[in-house]
Amino acid sequence: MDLSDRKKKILQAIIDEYIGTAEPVGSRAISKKENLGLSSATIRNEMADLEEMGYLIQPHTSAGRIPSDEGYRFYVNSLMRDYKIGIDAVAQLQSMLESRVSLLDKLIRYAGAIASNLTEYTTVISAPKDDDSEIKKVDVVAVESHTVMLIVVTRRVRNASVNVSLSGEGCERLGQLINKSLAGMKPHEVTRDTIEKIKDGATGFIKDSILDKILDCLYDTVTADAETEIYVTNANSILRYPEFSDVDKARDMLSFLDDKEKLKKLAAADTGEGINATIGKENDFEILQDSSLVSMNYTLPSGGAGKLTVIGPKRMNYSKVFASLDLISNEIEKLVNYYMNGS
Amino acid sequence: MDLSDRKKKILQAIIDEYIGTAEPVGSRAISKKENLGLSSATIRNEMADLEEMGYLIQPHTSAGRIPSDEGYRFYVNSLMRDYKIGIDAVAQLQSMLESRVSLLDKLIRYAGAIASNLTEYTTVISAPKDDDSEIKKVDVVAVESHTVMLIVVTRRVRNASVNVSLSGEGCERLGQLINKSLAGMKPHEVTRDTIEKIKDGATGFIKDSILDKILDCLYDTVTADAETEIYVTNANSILRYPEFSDVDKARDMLSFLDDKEKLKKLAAADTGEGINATIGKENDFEILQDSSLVSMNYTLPSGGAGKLTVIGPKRMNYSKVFASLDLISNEIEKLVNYYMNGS
DNA sequence: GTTAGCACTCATTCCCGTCGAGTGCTAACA
DNA sequence: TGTTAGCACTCGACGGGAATGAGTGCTAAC
Repeated sequence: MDLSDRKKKILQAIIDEYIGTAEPVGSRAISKKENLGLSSATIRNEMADLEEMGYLIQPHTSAGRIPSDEGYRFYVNSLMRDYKIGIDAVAQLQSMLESRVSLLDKLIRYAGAIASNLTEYTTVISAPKDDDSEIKKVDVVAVESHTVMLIVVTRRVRNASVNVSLSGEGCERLGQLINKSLAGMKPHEVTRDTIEKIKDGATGFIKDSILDKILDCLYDTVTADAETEIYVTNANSILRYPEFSDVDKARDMLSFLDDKEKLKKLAAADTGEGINATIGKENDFEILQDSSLVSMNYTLPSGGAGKLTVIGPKRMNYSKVFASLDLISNEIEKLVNYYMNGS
Repeated sequence: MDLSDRKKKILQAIIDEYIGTAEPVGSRAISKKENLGLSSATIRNEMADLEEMGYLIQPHTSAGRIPSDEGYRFYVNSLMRDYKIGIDAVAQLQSMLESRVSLLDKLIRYAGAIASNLTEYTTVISAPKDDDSEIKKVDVVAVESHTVMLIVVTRRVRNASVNVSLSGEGCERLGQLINKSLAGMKPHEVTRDTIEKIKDGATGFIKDSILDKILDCLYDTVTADAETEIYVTNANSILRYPEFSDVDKARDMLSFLDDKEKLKKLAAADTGEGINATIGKENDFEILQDSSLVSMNYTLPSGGAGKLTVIGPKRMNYSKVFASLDLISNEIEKLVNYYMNGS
């Protein structure tokens, strides 16, 4: 890392330029940016050095230079300028957040949309599992004739339905029984035994066959591994970048962004504290080798944890993305504290 | 419509061929399909006639012909062969449906996915509004400290949350009051007055400011115009077709498929009874001028209505799509009847 | 250490000839 | 009268240079 100040400035200028244009950057272009009063020949020498050191790549002999993964890495670590988010955007963000007096779960989903709005890149956000939040209530409601709906309230609301007939009164009584057993438990603590006990209590006033169906469904609903939810916003934005002007590449990426399983793995990856970038080959997924991610882990006061990830081309506007995530995390933290503590 | 049998056969052969290849079809290709023992010269004469009549288009002098919108229309109305859906696909569909013992609402969403699976095109399905289904139950549950969740059960489950503190007991009592007033009403019948009456009953045991917040939220949730839900499946499939090898076109189409407002208009358009195609310029939306839709309206026994639409290139496999929708509609009708009547 | 100058490289663009698929027309045939 | 063989013609696709120009590396002079 023994880069002279001049080399740093040149590298920075090259990457800044390349982020804007996606075209290889030539020595003349840099020399004309004048702030450093050097001729193109001098810049060329420095560029040759930077290439030798691994920070730049020359696509072919007579082309300019583009940053290597290492170049971007150095840029993100040491060179990136501070990005000032417009006061308008901040105000907009705040008003968006205020208008959404809502459940944490919805807030999270919304945060992904906001991040995408601010950065103009695709975002992926994972909502925490909720098997750590206790069961507040279970409802049994007869809806259409022949259908009974089960509603399990934890931090979220899950619902399922069973196709049996049960009177309103039957629902009521069964609901009370279920609540007596389950309320206060955490979903993963519920076992077959717990359910069996409910059955014992209910046998008598509900036909066994019906009871079985309902309780089976209840068990499934409660224990269905409270999946990490994944929300993707603005996936189509990738089509704006020349990196994806090839339809096949675009399709591959969009398929990836549709694949919840892969995205869960992505969200589960360790990206350390705070806001961090993973650049090109640093990514585990083959398909992300030419892209970069900027990820931010978050934890809710209630204990859940998740991750917000911005996905873009390697030449993404890192400083803007970092600043945006920082802003969002601050604003939301304020909001969450306000809701939790009332101040 | 005074097309000779021979012209019909030729037109049919051309469209069948073009649907498979997306390349202009030449006279020789058709003549070699031998079933009609004609030379390419004769075919050429017929093709020239068909072009003059408006059923075919010649992209340029020395190219073959492609079908015009009118050509497709004639094909769909009179020429299309019956498509036999593989027995495997039928079995698969049935097992998929069986394994999803579930709420109608989910079933609808699922139907869209199945249609997309069978046809390999993008599908858009609209779920009926539910403001015609009565309120079965309203729940008031304290979840996190400082958050009260409202759950309104109609045919669907809607939920919202308010950031106030209310004891479990308070929730319970308020819930009972609300249910006494709202249960059995239809969402659109609920007025400010209805809510005011609840308030009168509850004043006393809940602080006014808290009560106001909760009831405001309740009113919003109940009357929020029970939106027509729209589900899009397999939007990325368009990227498979040469019609969308241009990234800009693909992006425009994907944006369209992301735009719920436009899709609602699409779902609201009148497409008549049963299964119908709208081809190219027959579509109202600019962006669909080079695509075709096949739409099927459905009504639920409970009264709600919606539409399942398959979107693909104009040269889509109409017969397969028609057959698929027909199959789905039959299977689901069976299923719905079974659930409603128990047989 | 910096820079001007110059030869060199190589992707891009454009031109142009060739190829071939496919047509329309005409004349001959059944 | 309908069908077909034959032929000239059209025009997009493909491929090989030539010209262009952006950008480089190297050298020599400052």
